[in-house]
Amino acid sequence: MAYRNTKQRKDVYEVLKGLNKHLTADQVMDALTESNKKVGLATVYRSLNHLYEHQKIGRIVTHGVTLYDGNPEPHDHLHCKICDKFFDVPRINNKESLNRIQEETGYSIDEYFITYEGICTNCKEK
Amino acid sequence: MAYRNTKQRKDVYEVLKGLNKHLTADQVMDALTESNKKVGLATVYRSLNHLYEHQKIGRIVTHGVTLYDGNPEPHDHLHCKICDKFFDVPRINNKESLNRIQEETGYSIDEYFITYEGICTNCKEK
DNA sequence: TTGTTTGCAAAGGGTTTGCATGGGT
DNA sequence: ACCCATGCAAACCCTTTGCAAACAA
Repeated sequence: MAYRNTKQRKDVYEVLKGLNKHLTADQVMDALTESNKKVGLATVYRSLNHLYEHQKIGRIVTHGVTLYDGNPEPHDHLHCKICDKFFDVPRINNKESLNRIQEETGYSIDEYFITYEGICTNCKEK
Repeated sequence: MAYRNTKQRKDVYEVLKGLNKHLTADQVMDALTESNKKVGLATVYRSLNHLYEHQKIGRIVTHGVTLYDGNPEPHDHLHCKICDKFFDVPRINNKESLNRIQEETGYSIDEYFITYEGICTNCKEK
């Protein structure tokens, strides 16, 4: 089970670490290319999966797109239906609702993900 | 934008209507085949998208798969990490939070989807 | 050395699209 | 008759995989 700290894995992690954004695997790839770091796309995917499985990064799946996240703090997303981009949305804390749902349904809830559908500030201006 | 009520569209809808389950497009296809209804797979996809866009059915987009849902009423979902199935969760309306987010961020929010991660009642018993 | 990881390209799966034909209204 | 919907297959997108070479430990 021992894993190796390879240059590529570090490079992939560096892209996400401390970044307050969520990136697709493709965007991670682009960031690496721009920094003149040569990493194969398959390796980017493998590294992201590896890092996620070892809980170094977060992962969020929305609308068929997988977003990777160097910052583990919970937050939600707005999907803009005009420009098709995703934006961070602060998380509203409503423990009461969560408790109520668990009581009503009998399910155990560990976490949740919210995707808002709407229009971002930039597209609203146009 | 007038649309037509074709035999195929009706057949696809019949599969999901009143069904208390979430099906993939492929499973809908299988159900049609078993009922001796001949519909092309592309038409199944197009019908599902059409029905979803006209708010006749619901939809869950997850990692890799899209699930369709005969229940068009807004509701949320629990994804059970044990049995990997999805279950309906009643929606708790929190207009205040929604308004607050819109004010804080400047985004316009039309709707939202929540996916809870946890364990369903059935798996908890084991 | 040893077993993990890489890179490339090819395969994979789920979904969409192009185009000619069919069929509601 | 109009023109939206269908069927088929090919195209598509994102992600994973097979395999030989490279490389941490």
